[in-house]
Amino acid sequence: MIRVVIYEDNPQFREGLTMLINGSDGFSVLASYKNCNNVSEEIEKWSPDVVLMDINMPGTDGLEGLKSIREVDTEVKVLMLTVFDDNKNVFEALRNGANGYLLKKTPPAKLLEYIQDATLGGAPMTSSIATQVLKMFQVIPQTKNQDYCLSERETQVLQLLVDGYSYKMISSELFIAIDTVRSHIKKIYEKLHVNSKSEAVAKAFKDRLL
Amino acid sequence: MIRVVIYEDNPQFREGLTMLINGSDGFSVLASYKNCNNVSEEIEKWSPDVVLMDINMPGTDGLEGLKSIREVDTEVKVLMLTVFDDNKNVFEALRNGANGYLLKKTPPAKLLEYIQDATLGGAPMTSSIATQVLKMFQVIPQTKNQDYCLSERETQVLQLLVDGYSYKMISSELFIAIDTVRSHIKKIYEKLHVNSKSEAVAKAFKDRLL
DNA sequence: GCCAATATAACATGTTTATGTGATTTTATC
DNA sequence: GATAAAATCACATAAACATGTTATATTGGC
Repeated sequence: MIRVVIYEDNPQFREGLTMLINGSDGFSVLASYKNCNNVSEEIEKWSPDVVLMDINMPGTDGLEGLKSIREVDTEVKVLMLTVFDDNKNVFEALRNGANGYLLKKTPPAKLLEYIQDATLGGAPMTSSIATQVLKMFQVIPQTKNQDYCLSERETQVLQLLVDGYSYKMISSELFIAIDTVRSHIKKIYEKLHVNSKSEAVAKAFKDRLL
Repeated sequence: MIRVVIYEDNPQFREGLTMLINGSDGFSVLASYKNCNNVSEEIEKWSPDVVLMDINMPGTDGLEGLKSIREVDTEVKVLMLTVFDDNKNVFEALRNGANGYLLKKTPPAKLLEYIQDATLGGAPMTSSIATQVLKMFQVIPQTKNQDYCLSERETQVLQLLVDGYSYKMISSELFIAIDTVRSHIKKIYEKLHVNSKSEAVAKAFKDRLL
């Protein structure tokens, strides 16, 4: 028996969900609430297998609710429900440990399938959400391996610069003269096309050189 | 009619896929190859709707193949096939514009459904893959909004430091005296607990202050 | 053996930064 | 209307940095 708790402010939709789930073999609704104001206590009280969580609710919204749940229970599967796939919310929800993300227009049969999927360790999401998620990945770090051909020693020195070392500190760290440090750094600047320590540091971060 | 090209080194599996797809209404296999060595030309020749791409292949592997495809065709839907869900490969594939990621053990009926889903703009992935993807999100940037309470002006100055401006350049950029720039920067250092320009820049990147 | 790249080092000079101390004006808050 | 925080500016000094030039030893590749 999969035990479900529902958070949804719209009474019609809440009732509809409850009837659907209670009317299906192997599913049961423990409780349903119209907001997340006391979500922590409620989750601890019921210990459900799955939570259906609407994103847009008055008072404490679904995202806040999710965070509160994760503070008291990292095991319960939380499926976010939303009317449309708002990029920002999707990202925030997934980052905060949502187990799935569904559009409200998901057909009843699919919804039950998704709930079951979640209890089995899956990450159900409607196809439009999955597409969003993929797009986020493509924006992420382009590993632009612009190779500036830094030598091993130069990379080492740059690393120390990034870590906030002064020339003097680098020289004693690497057991070389401070003038040698200068030489290396001059070369590094040439290769990176910069002419100050902080620019080099910035470039190291931007281009993920280390 | 959904037109498919297959890349798969195992002859049995390749034949099996071909027969499955050709034997289904609305699907047809244009060609199948055992490696990605000439993937660019082949994709340009056939212009398929969907590519099924095995990850592990001798010679040019599926990830390289994917990259090559994306250089000549950004529209074709590419579904990656793999025996098991290797975290690193999943990430790399999605980052390089894969449209979905399926385990080879996906049942035939599901596979056809997924192919169709891809052509409709969906991002089909088996549930175990989706779980992986979600886990990646949870590792990502904790938006650790460690608030150092920088004032508006201080943030502005820090931004310019990060952009490689010298004190002199900042003063003329903001129409203030260089001594004022000093004052701001001194305050910034106090708030960030650093005592050099490059440390401030590094911290700005690390803590995503800008 | 020669060449190019790298790692090492010294010396000189001017610029930029870091730090301290102090002061005035504006703005927001109680 | 007192208070606190922020923004502005000045002067001074020492430390750190940027740049140029030059030189030697080592290493790997042709």
